[in-house]
Amino acid sequence: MNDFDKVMRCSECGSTDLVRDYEQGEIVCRNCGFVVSSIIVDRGPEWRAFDDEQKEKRTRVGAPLTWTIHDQGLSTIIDWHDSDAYGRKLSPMERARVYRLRKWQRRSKVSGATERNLAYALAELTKVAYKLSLPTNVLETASIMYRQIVRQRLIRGRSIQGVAAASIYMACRQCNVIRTLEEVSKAASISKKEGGRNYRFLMRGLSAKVPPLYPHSYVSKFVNQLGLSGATERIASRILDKAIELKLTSGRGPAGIAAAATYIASLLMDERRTQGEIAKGAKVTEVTIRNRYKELTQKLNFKINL
DNA sequence: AAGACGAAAGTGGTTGA
DNA sequence: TCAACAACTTTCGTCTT
Repeated sequence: MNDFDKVMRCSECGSTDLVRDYEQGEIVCRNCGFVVSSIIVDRGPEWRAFDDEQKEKRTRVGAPLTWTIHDQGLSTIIDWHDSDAYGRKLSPMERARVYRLRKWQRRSKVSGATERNLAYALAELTKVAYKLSLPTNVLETASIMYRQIVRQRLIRGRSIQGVAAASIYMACRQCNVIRTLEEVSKAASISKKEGGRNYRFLMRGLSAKVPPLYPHSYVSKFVNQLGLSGATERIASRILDKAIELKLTSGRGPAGIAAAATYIASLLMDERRTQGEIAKGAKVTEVTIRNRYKELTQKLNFKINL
């Protein structure tokens, strides 16, 4: 427990019983299911201390290290005020000196095409991640990937936006955060087609192993979107387990199956949502949900008593 | 009147020759 | 490179609540 946890309160019901859903990057009220905040900021240090001695050693001044800034956030920035730390005006000689320092800082920080490119690209990544309300671990992953891509000279000719979008999408999949290629592409203001092209290219180039998406992550996303209870989520998850067991998932879009499982769970738990509502959030059509729903109820011989 | 259901035709992406 | 193919969408009419 740190200060951050203590201060947070559900803006809907006032409860302090909040739970962090790191996977979706949201803070959710356990009492009423309201999504209090969709962006989790980790204010803690990146290290852990197990006793006082270690703490003494590891404590230092400065922000935690991050891969999302081109020099990993290590730099001290000389600001543009011509005054000292007490707000006093600088003498002309000092001003000239500070001016020179600033100039050299600018030059040393972002020097050369690759560095400048990297700085720009990482800013782009941050922007896209922010638009999609992604948790920081995804952004970090994407940043590391982007560095790899640069190192292996895979960008040549490709737009920064395109590569940035592809990195974000790959990072999402590795961290099991559900964002469609379309969503990511839109946030990076490129077409879905270009996003896909870049993604496929980078997959080959990095020979990256991206695990197939498990439908379970979709379920938690839908449950949050629709304000369903945790019990419903568990039921939907169980349905999915069965479906996977019976090989009903192969070849089908995971979103459709997850949506159908969510739909069934909502019926079973008396938290009925219309097919349309779920379809909208899942970005599939009602027809697809109906087809999956039919398969699932048949093969699992569910008895839905209403 | 809204939601659920299903048939039929159309679309974009993958696969295999 | 092209055609076949499965999954999914769109559209629309009908049934149910």
